[in-house]
Amino acid sequence: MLDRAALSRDAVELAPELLGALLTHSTSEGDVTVRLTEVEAYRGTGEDPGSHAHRGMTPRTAVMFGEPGHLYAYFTYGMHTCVNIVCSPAGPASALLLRAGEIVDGVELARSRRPSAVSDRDLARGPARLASALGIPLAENGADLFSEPFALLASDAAPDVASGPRVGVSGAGGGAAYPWRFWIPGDPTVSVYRRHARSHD
DNA sequence: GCTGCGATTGACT
DNA sequence: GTCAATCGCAGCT
Repeated sequence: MLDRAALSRDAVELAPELLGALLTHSTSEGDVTVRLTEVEAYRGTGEDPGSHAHRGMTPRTAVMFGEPGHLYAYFTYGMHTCVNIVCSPAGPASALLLRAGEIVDGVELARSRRPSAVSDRDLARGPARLASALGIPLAENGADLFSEPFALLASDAAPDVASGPRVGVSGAGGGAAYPWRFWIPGDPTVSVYRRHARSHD
Protein backbone atom coordinates (compact mmCIF):
# COMPACT_ATOMS: atom_id res chain seq x y z
CA MET A 1 0.00 0.00 0.00
CA LEU A 2 1.23 3.44 -0.82
CA ASP A 3 1.75 5.64 2.18
CA ARG A 4 1.24 9.32 2.61
CA ALA A 5 4.93 10.09 2.31
CA ALA A 6 4.97 8.48 -1.14
CA LEU A 7 2.34 10.97 -2.26
CA SER A 8 4.16 13.98 -0.87
CA ARG A 9 5.77 14.74 -4.17
CA ASP A 10 5.23 16.86 -7.21
CA ALA A 11 2.22 15.77 -9.21
CA VAL A 12 4.14 15.48 -12.46
CA GLU A 13 6.70 13.16 -10.89
CA LEU A 14 4.15 11.11 -9.08
CA ALA A 15 1.68 10.65 -11.92
CA PRO A 16 3.53 7.85 -13.75
CA GLU A 17 3.85 5.89 -10.53
CA LEU A 18 0.15 5.95 -9.82
CA LEU A 19 -0.66 4.36 -13.15
CA GLY A 20 -1.60 0.78 -12.52
CA ALA A 21 -2.33 1.48 -8.85
CA LEU A 22 -5.50 0.05 -7.37
CA LEU A 23 -8.03 2.33 -5.72
CA THR A 24 -10.82 0.75 -3.72
CA HIS A 25 -13.93 2.46 -2.43
CA SER A 26 -16.18 0.58 -0.02
CA THR A 27 -19.83 1.30 0.61
CA SER A 28 -22.70 -0.57 2.18
CA GLU A 29 -23.44 -1.87 -1.29
CA GLY A 30 -20.01 -3.42 -1.65
CA ASP A 31 -16.54 -2.63 -2.87
CA VAL A 32 -15.41 -1.37 -6.23
CA THR A 33 -11.74 -1.39 -7.22
CA VAL A 34 -10.24 0.36 -10.22
CA ARG A 35 -6.83 0.04 -11.74
CA LEU A 36 -5.81 3.53 -12.76
CA THR A 37 -4.98 3.79 -16.44
CA GLU A 38 -5.06 7.52 -17.04
CA VAL A 39 -4.29 10.54 -14.85
CA GLU A 40 -3.52 14.20 -15.26
CA ALA A 41 -1.21 16.31 -13.13
CA TYR A 42 -2.15 19.77 -11.92
CA ARG A 43 0.08 22.19 -10.12
CA GLY A 44 -2.02 24.56 -8.14
CA THR A 45 -0.10 27.74 -8.08
CA GLY A 46 1.61 30.13 -10.42
CA GLU A 47 2.89 28.24 -13.39
CA ASP A 48 -0.16 26.13 -14.13
CA PRO A 49 -3.07 28.17 -15.53
CA GLY A 50 -5.10 25.00 -15.99
CA SER A 51 -5.43 24.32 -12.31
CA HIS A 52 -8.47 25.20 -10.23
CA ALA A 53 -6.07 26.52 -7.59
CA HIS A 54 -4.21 28.73 -10.01
CA ARG A 55 -5.56 31.92 -8.54
CA GLY A 56 -4.86 30.92 -4.99
CA MET A 57 -6.78 29.21 -2.25
CA THR A 58 -10.54 29.46 -2.15
CA PRO A 59 -13.07 27.57 -0.06
CA ARG A 60 -13.49 25.29 -3.03
CA THR A 61 -9.84 24.45 -3.55
CA ALA A 62 -8.70 24.52 0.07
CA VAL A 63 -8.32 20.75 0.09
CA MET A 64 -5.68 20.95 -2.61
CA PHE A 65 -3.52 23.10 -0.38
CA GLY A 66 -3.70 20.69 2.50
CA GLU A 67 -2.23 17.35 3.42
CA PRO A 68 -1.38 14.92 0.62
CA GLY A 69 -3.38 11.74 0.30
CA HIS A 70 -6.73 13.41 0.57
CA LEU A 71 -9.46 13.44 -2.01
CA TYR A 72 -10.35 16.55 -3.95
CA ALA A 73 -13.76 16.03 -5.47
CA TYR A 74 -15.42 18.80 -7.43
CA PHE A 75 -18.69 19.29 -9.20
CA THR A 76 -18.76 20.60 -12.74
CA TYR A 77 -21.09 21.21 -15.66
CA GLY A 78 -23.98 21.10 -13.26
CA MET A 79 -24.03 17.33 -13.12
CA HIS A 80 -20.65 15.69 -12.91
CA THR A 81 -18.27 14.86 -10.12
CA CYS A 82 -14.55 14.47 -10.79
CA VAL A 83 -12.01 13.08 -8.36
CA ASN A 84 -8.41 14.10 -7.68
CA ILE A 85 -5.77 12.81 -5.32
CA VAL A 86 -4.01 15.61 -3.50
CA CYS A 87 -0.25 15.17 -3.58
CA SER A 88 2.84 17.24 -2.89
CA PRO A 89 3.60 18.57 0.58
CA ALA A 90 1.14 21.18 1.80
CA GLY A 91 1.57 24.40 -0.13
CA PRO A 92 2.05 23.87 -3.85
CA ALA A 93 -1.46 22.46 -4.17
CA SER A 94 -0.55 19.78 -6.65
CA ALA A 95 -3.16 17.20 -7.46
CA LEU A 96 -3.75 14.30 -9.79
CA LEU A 97 -7.01 14.09 -11.67
CA LEU A 98 -8.15 10.50 -12.07
CA ARG A 99 -9.26 10.40 -15.68
CA ALA A 100 -9.86 6.73 -16.32
CA GLY A 101 -9.45 3.25 -14.96
CA GLU A 102 -10.32 -0.37 -15.43
CA ILE A 103 -12.76 -1.94 -12.99
CA VAL A 104 -10.97 -4.95 -11.55
CA ASP A 105 -13.36 -5.74 -8.71
CA GLY A 106 -17.02 -4.98 -8.15
CA VAL A 107 -17.86 -4.87 -11.83
CA GLU A 108 -21.50 -5.73 -11.20
CA LEU A 109 -21.90 -2.92 -8.70
CA ALA A 110 -20.14 -0.45 -10.97
CA ARG A 111 -22.37 -1.46 -13.84
CA SER A 112 -25.47 -0.92 -11.74
CA ARG A 113 -24.25 2.59 -11.00
CA ARG A 114 -23.59 3.29 -14.65
CA PRO A 115 -26.56 1.85 -16.53
CA SER A 116 -25.74 3.85 -19.62
CA ALA A 117 -22.33 2.21 -20.03
CA VAL A 118 -22.50 -0.02 -23.06
CA SER A 119 -19.48 -2.15 -22.29
CA ASP A 120 -17.37 -2.81 -19.23
CA ARG A 121 -14.54 -0.71 -20.54
CA ASP A 122 -16.82 2.33 -20.50
CA LEU A 123 -17.56 1.97 -16.79
CA ALA A 124 -14.69 4.18 -15.68
CA ARG A 125 -13.46 5.68 -18.93
CA GLY A 126 -13.62 9.37 -18.17
CA PRO A 127 -13.19 11.34 -14.95
CA ALA A 128 -16.85 11.74 -14.08
CA ARG A 129 -17.56 8.15 -15.06
CA LEU A 130 -14.78 6.90 -12.84
CA ALA A 131 -16.14 8.83 -9.87
CA SER A 132 -19.60 7.49 -10.59
CA ALA A 133 -18.47 3.89 -11.00
CA LEU A 134 -16.62 4.04 -7.70
CA GLY A 135 -19.65 5.59 -6.07
CA ILE A 136 -17.76 8.60 -4.76
CA PRO A 137 -20.17 11.44 -3.95
CA LEU A 138 -19.25 15.09 -3.84
CA ALA A 139 -19.66 14.92 -0.08
CA GLU A 140 -16.46 12.92 0.15
CA ASN A 141 -14.42 15.92 -0.90
CA GLY A 142 -11.52 16.12 1.54
CA ALA A 143 -11.75 12.48 2.60
CA ASP A 144 -8.53 10.71 3.55
CA LEU A 145 -7.51 8.00 1.11
CA PHE A 146 -5.58 6.24 3.84
CA SER A 147 -8.58 5.45 5.96
CA GLU A 148 -11.98 3.87 5.47
CA PRO A 149 -13.74 3.61 3.14
CA PHE A 150 -10.78 4.01 0.81
CA ALA A 151 -7.69 1.95 0.08
CA LEU A 152 -4.85 2.67 -2.28
CA LEU A 153 -2.53 -0.08 -3.44
CA ALA A 154 0.58 0.52 -5.52
CA SER A 155 0.97 -1.37 -8.76
CA ASP A 156 3.16 -4.41 -8.36
CA ALA A 157 4.67 -4.10 -11.81
CA ALA A 158 5.42 -0.74 -13.36
CA PRO A 159 3.36 -0.43 -16.54
CA ASP A 160 4.42 1.34 -19.68
CA VAL A 161 3.71 5.05 -19.48
CA ALA A 162 2.91 7.55 -22.19
CA SER A 163 2.42 11.27 -21.73
CA GLY A 164 0.91 14.10 -23.71
CA PRO A 165 -1.17 17.27 -23.56
CA ARG A 166 -3.94 17.45 -21.01
CA VAL A 167 -7.50 16.99 -22.08
CA GLY A 168 -10.28 19.50 -21.67
CA VAL A 169 -8.08 22.26 -20.33
CA SER A 170 -8.96 25.35 -22.23
CA GLY A 171 -6.88 28.39 -22.96
CA ALA A 172 -3.24 28.74 -21.98
CA GLY A 173 -3.38 25.70 -19.73
CA GLY A 174 -4.01 23.33 -22.60
CA GLY A 175 -1.94 22.17 -25.48
CA ALA A 176 1.64 21.01 -25.66
CA ALA A 177 2.88 23.53 -23.10
CA TYR A 178 1.75 21.23 -20.30
CA PRO A 179 2.14 17.58 -21.35
CA TRP A 180 0.97 16.41 -17.96
CA ARG A 181 -1.50 13.76 -18.99
CA PHE A 182 -0.18 10.26 -18.36
CA TRP A 183 -1.71 6.99 -19.46
CA ILE A 184 -0.96 3.34 -20.03
CA PRO A 185 -0.51 2.97 -23.79
CA GLY A 186 -2.70 0.41 -25.44
CA ASP A 187 -5.08 0.04 -22.53
CA PRO A 188 -8.66 -0.11 -23.84
CA THR A 189 -10.02 1.95 -20.97
CA VAL A 190 -7.94 4.93 -22.08
CA SER A 191 -9.65 6.84 -24.80
CA VAL A 192 -8.44 9.39 -27.24
CA TYR A 193 -10.60 12.13 -25.90
CA ARG A 194 -12.24 14.61 -28.16
CA ARG A 195 -11.37 18.17 -27.53
CA HIS A 196 -13.51 20.18 -25.21
CA ALA A 197 -16.98 20.35 -26.72
CA ARG A 198 -17.29 24.07 -26.23
CA SER A 199 -13.83 25.05 -27.32
CA HIS A 200 -13.20 26.68 -30.60
CA ASP A 201 -10.18 27.12 -32.79
C1' DG B 1 -25.92 40.93 -6.22
C1' DC B 2 -25.34 39.35 -11.09
C1' DT B 3 -23.16 36.98 -15.00
C1' DG B 4 -20.25 33.81 -17.44
C1' DC B 5 -18.07 29.65 -17.68
C1' DG B 6 -16.08 25.05 -16.57
C1' DA B 7 -10.36 19.37 -15.46
C1' DT B 8 -17.87 16.44 -19.11
C1' DT B 9 -21.21 13.35 -20.60
C1' DG B 10 -24.92 11.54 -23.12
C1' DA B 11 -28.37 12.19 -26.53
C1' DC B 12 -29.55 13.38 -31.01
C1' DT B 13 -28.92 14.46 -36.32
C1' DG C 1 -20.22 15.07 -35.72
C1' DT C 2 -22.76 18.47 -33.09
C1' DC C 3 -25.03 20.30 -29.10
C1' DA C 4 -27.88 20.86 -24.78
C1' DA C 5 -28.04 20.08 -19.82
C1' DT C 6 -27.23 22.26 -15.27
C1' DC C 7 -25.19 24.66 -10.98
C1' DG C 8 -21.48 26.32 -8.00
C1' DC C 9 -17.62 29.29 -8.08
C1' DA C 10 -15.05 33.31 -9.28
C1' DG C 11 -14.84 37.78 -10.93
C1' DC C 12 -16.97 42.01 -11.83
C1' DT C 13 -20.51 45.91 -11.18
